[in-house]
Amino acid sequence: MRHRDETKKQALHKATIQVVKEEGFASASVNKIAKKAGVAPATLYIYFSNKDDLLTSTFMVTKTELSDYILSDFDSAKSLKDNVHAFWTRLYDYVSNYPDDYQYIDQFSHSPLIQHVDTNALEAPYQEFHKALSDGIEQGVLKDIPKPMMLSFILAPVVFLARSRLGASLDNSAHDLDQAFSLAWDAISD
Amino acid sequence: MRHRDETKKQALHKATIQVVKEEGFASASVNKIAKKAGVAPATLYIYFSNKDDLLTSTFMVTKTELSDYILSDFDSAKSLKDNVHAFWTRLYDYVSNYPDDYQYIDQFSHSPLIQHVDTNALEAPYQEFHKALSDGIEQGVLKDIPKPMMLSFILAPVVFLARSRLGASLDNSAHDLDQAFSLAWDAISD
Amino acid sequence: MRHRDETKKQALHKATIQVVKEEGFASASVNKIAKKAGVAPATLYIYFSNKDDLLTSTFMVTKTELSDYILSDFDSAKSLKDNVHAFWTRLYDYVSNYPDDYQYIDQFSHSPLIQHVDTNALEAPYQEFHKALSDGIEQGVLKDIPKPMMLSFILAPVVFLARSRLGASLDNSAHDLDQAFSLAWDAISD
Amino acid sequence: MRHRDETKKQALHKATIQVVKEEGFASASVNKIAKKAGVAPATLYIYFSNKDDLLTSTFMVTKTELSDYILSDFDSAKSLKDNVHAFWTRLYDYVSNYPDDYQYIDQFSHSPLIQHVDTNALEAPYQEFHKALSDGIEQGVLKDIPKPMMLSFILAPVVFLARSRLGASLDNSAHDLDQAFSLAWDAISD
DNA sequence: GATGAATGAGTGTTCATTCAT
DNA sequence: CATGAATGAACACTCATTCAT
Repeated sequence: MRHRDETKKQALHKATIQVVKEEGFASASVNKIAKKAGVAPATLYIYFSNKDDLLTSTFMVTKTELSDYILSDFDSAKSLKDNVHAFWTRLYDYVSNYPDDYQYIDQFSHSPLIQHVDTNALEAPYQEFHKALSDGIEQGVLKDIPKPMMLSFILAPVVFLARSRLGASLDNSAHDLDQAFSLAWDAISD
Repeated sequence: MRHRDETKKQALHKATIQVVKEEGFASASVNKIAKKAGVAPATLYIYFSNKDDLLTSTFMVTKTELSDYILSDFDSAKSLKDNVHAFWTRLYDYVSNYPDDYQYIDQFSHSPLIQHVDTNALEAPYQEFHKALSDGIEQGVLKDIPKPMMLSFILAPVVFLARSRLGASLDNSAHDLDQAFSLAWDAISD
Repeated sequence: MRHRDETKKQALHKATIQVVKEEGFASASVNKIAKKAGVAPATLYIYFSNKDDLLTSTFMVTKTELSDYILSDFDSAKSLKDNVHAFWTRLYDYVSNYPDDYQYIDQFSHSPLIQHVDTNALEAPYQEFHKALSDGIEQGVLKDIPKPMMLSFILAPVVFLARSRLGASLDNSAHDLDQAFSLAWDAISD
Repeated sequence: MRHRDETKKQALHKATIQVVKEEGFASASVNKIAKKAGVAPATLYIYFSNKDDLLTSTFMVTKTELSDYILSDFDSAKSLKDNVHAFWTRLYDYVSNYPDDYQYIDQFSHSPLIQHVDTNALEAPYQEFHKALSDGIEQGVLKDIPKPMMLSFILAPVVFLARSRLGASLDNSAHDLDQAFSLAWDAISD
């Protein structure tokens, strides 16, 4: 027998993201994805049980890559502000460097499929970071506001900027980014 | 194109939003939309040139309803903070009261179709509000930061909150909303 | 609009029987059926909700044609033996003259689909005939044996003969048929 | 073709019958059959040249098991009536005890594949029994009617009873069975 | 001998759109 | 103006079979 080719699974994940980028989530068909991955449509069903499984699996893998990327600079020895800054910067970098991957995560998150994934599992890697935020609140460094709201101030602006076409004009501008981070930090810090 | 029976066009717009809500953007077919609107599929093509036209038209109309709703309390005689507060509140109300309409705007905005709409035209109603912000910067009330970044701090949190399931826990909580607005205002004001 | 074409539904029924005859029940695909009926595969779904519906509907219609054909000579004024003889003869004629229709009924009856049809409804036309048999038992003309067993003696031989390739050698032989009927009648009559 | 591992071939035969029972003749795929037999789909092609070969081979083997079973009590020393009675009883037992096997024979016999099997070979085991019937005719014990017609009276009722759902009510009823045999015997005997 | 990976051809079904009325 | 019938193209998916190991 031929041995199962793990690269083929990866190729299908990448092809999925590519096709979704080019055709949109709604028009991404298994035929197009298979062709882009260089395999027969039927082969897809060896590695994934159906289209939803392919889309969901691609989401999980990509979302994990994202958290790995974002949290790689996290260091509990660093100050809270440094950690938040690193978090913020890495997120911006990811969205800038891997726009297709980020767009895929975004589109999947807004699709009905999101309701079938175990979101708790995907939140797990962020545990330490959440802990650091909680500590910050306890120590009076951060305002005592609901965590989701705090996160919305940290996350939303960078995503908004990176996503919008207007964001293009901010590319590579370290100053603007620092300014944005300052705004966010001022908003949440006491 | 002008047609006598404007009612039918509206029905199709509403049906589009309904079906997208129930089936998702990807699974919203013209047959289902027509049936939901109570007309024959062929009738749809009297009012719209094709499916894309229907979807885009629905987006434009809904987006205009949104701006009308949001800006209805704007009053150039009021203070800047009051206007921003009204803007913020009305947005939150819209997302809360018309979740289907907002979801449709959201989904359409993330689809490839968005590239074919004249975004300038949709921004027009916000002209006065933008002017007020510019004045605020000039008068030193607001920080001198790029407008999109400023808007991201105003808009993103409320959208984030309203959209996320976590947002559910904040429903009807005037205190939380005011707190969020304070955060946003603190972030952008000098 | 075009008016719904009832002949098209009939054409699909006939095409179904034809394809099942030529390719077998297992290999009868909607594509082949549609092509044989001279319509696009999609058209089939205007008249039938799915393949099972097409197959089942064809069965019901054909089975009704069969009972109409078989019972057309039934006359409650005639003697029981004459009625049974007419029943027997008509069945043999049907199987001989419409072998494809009969084969379709046969194949469908042996498929899993048969479990989803209301067999009671299909038995309704035979009510009078069953009544006559019951009367015959009461009057001592027929043996007092379970009705299904009695029917098996009436039906099975003619079906068996007509179906088997051996039956071919009996075609058109009025004498053999009469002989077979005599056997059956002797078996069930007192 | 001869192969070492006859066990595997048997397993595939049994699996074929099982899958046909569970899924129907039309939906019995080689993948399902292989899985049920506990072998890889490719292995199947070592023992059988293709799917038709597998189905046909399964038919031949099962049909031979049936004739072995039916004829096991045949004894040329016994009276004709006893032999016919044994034949009849064994058939009923087989259909009752091995409904899946019988159903498979039945379904295969009604499929187009039956046209490719050498039916003469399958009739061979019945030679002695046929001879006995012929002797019975010669000796005036049986009516002088075509053999297939005679067989139809012997076989058809038991099959009809055993197969129909009505037959269920006759289960385990020795009296009913004897009654049915008497009817058949009366029909064919002089 | 035995396997699971791989696939071209096919499955039943839905699609957006056009046509005749 | 409005319709339901009609369809070619596409859909997600399964098939029997072959291939490389």
